[in-house]
Formats: sequence, structure tokens, C-alpha cells
Amino acid sequence: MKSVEEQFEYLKKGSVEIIQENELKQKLARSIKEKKPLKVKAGFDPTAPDIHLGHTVLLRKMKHFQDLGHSVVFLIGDFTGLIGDPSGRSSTRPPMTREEINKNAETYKAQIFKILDHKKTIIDFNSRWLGKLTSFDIINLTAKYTVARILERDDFSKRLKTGQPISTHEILYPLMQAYDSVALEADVELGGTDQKFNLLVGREIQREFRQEPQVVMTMPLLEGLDGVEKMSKTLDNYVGITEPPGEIFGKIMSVSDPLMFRYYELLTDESLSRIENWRKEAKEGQVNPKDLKSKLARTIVADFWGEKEAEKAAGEFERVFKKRELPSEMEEITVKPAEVLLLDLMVDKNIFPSRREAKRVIRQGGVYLDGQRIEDIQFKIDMKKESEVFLKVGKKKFYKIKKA
RNA sequence: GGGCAGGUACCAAAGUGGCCAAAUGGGGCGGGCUGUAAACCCGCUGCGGAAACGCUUCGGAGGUUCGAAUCCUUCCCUGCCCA
Repeated sequence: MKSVEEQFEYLKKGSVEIIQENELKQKLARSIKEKKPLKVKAGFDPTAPDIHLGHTVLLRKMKHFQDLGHSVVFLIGDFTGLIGDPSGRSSTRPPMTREEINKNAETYKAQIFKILDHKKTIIDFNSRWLGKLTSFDIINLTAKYTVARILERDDFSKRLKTGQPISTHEILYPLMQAYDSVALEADVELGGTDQKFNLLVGREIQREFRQEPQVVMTMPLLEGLDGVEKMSKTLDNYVGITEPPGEIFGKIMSVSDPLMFRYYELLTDESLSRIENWRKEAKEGQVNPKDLKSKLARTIVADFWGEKEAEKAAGEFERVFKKRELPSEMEEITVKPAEVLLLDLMVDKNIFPSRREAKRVIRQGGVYLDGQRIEDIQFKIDMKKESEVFLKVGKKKFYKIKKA
């Protein structure tokens, strides 16, 4: 088993803040002495079970704890999900059914073990204890914290200042999450930096329940593909880990150079010094940033799909976007052997949501048939004569039109 | 309970009887440049129509008017102040 210092260094890497560092060391020391793994908690929202790269920053840290033999609880906030974490602008959510929650939990399971160790992961639901609290218990819990302290939370105070609504149940969220730590007797809680407040309330509430407060460890929030907002599904700036290799590859290739280095830092095991070196080389023109980006994209694809797929995605990318050849696989559209308006065809096959939009894109020169730009919205395609035609829409959409 | 200010398109926000399918910014989409980079530049961005034009939209419902996002009634929602 590794020493306290070794463990501590391994765990600290990549984190933004550890509150308190010496408490973590003490806990680690005790864990070694008593041969008792630490209980590490991280909560996840049950409503969005699509794991994206943003989540993997946290999952990778959970994995680090597992590597050191600690016990990790992947907590699905099915009860708190009813409230919806007020971090960010989300408002009240419709209650989820048991089936939906279970289904989402299964989806989680299918994804997280691409990173986490199956054997060392406990999956739990906070409805297990929160659902049993009586109104008496809840009042008791709320009595342990003051409104002023809850409202200290950055986004609450901001909303208050800007006149945004805050519903009463939302201020319960931090307390509920804190109670999770009590119920689990968590030694450590992991979360993004946006979770800092909630995690700290956990410490306070644990004290109130006469438990040793958990160590709070925050991880950086990964910026989304736009490089500004944090990666999230609602902003559609994410890379889902179950997306097809080509898709992941393409998305990574489209990020800006500064963001590329950030991704190297947070999503790969490359050392900081090596990344720094690349940054310098790219700046001085010794390395083409594109090659670094391609390497990054390959690494990330390989994490979720394996080397072989990563290689394939890279080759495909070169072919389609550098050599401007057709992708090796594309969506097939079958059409009856008749003469039809291309416009009609594209709307029928749901390539566009409305005829107006389809017309717009044609007029703006975004539609190609067999490499030939089509600008006439009246263009007819004669599937009596053709057997196979390649349709390109915008930069990224390719279709193979076949005769039925 | 009383008073005041608000609710406009994906988001923010202007518009207070016709010139409003609704300024502007962001986002999105298409094009150009490129490394499918980013940044930048140009265009588009309710629906139907080749077009002319038509249709539906400004919290909900109803009304006034030749004509309503704009005026009135009522209901719902939000913020602030007072109690």
C-alpha cells in the first residue's frame, strides 16, 4: 500500500481545492492504519444520464481513489433530482417515475464503467434515506442551518440581486445533499467547483450530526466545445462518451487551440510538463497544432472505443475533411424510382425541419449532389435514371440516396 | 392584505394603435478564409408559396377598433416596497 504522502499527491493532481488538506492526510493515515478504505462520495443527477467529457473529469478522480483501494459511492440523486440543483439556471423539474429513474440508472451503469472499476463502485440512490425522512425530520434538518448562510451561495445571491425567482424548495437542496453525506458517513465528497457550496454544507451538517466532517475536493469544470460555457447537454456544447468515434473525433478537432491544451490537462494522463512543452512548440511553430489536436482526439476516442476505432476515426477524418473525399459510411436514403424535387425529398427524409429552411440552405449554397452545388430550389432529381447519388448538406452531413 | 414594476421569438432585450413577422445583441444555420481550428468576414434565422402574397405569433381568455404586441376587462405568473 502506498504511503500517505504518495496517496495524497496522486489524489491532489488536477484538483482545484481540497478542504482541508491536512484532514485528508489524517484520514488517509487512519485508513492505512485500520486497513479501512475511505468512503468517497460523488453525486449525479438522475435526469441526464448521458455522460459527457465534463463528467469524466470527476469520474477520473473517482478512479484515482479506487486505484488506491478506496471505496467509491456513485450516488444517483433521484430524490434531490425532484428539486433540480439550483446551480445554474434550472428551475423546477417534473417528478420522475421510478421506472425512468431506474432506466437512467442503467444508462449510467453502462457508461461509467468505461472509467470506473466495476468491483469497487457502489451505486446508491439518495431516495433510499431522503424518501424516509418525515416532515418532522426535515424541519429538524432545516433548523440546523440559517437562511442567511444558504443565501450566501453565489447563485442564490445573484438571483436575489437580479430579481430572479428562488423557490423555497430550492434552498433545501444544499441541505438534502448535505444529509446524503450524513447518511453515507462520507469521508470525502467530490464535485465540480460549482458544487463547492453544497459540499461545504455537507461538512457543517455532518458536524451537527456528530460526525467527522468530510473532506471536500473540487475538480475543475470542463469548458464545452465553445470554450466559454461549461460543458453541458443543455448548451449542446458537449461530447458524449457514447457518441460514435467519428463524432467524438470531429468534435474534438473543432475546438480552439487554447481549449485543446485544457482538454489535454483535464482529460488525459499526459504530464503537465509535457503539455507545457507542446504549448511552447506550437507557439514557436515547431509543431502543427492540428497534429496535436488530432493526437488528443485519438486519445479520447481510444478511451471509450479502443485504439482500433480511434485509428479508424482519424483516418476517416483525414479522408473526408482534408482530402475532401466521401466518408466510408453514410446514412442511406431510399427513394422510389421517380422524378422528385430535391427540396421535397430532403424535407420528407427529415434532413430539414421545414421547407423554408431547406430552401434557405439550398439558396445559400449548402447543398451538393455528387459534388455539384445545387442552388436551384426547383432542382429535380430523377431516380429513374440514377441508382445512387451522394448528397452533402452543409459541411458535415452526408447521405447516400438509393433507388428503392 | 395594500401599493408599484414587469411577462415579447432559442436566450437577453427594444417596441406602447397601422410604417411590426416585430429593432439590436447573443446563439444557431449556410457560405468565405483555414488546420472541418479558433478569431474574422458575408448572408440567413416563424410557417406555406417560384414569386406576388397569404397564414399563425408578443403570458392565457375575452372585448374595443376598419386595424391591437400596443387600449379595456379578467385570470395566471415574476420581482420590489409596505403590512
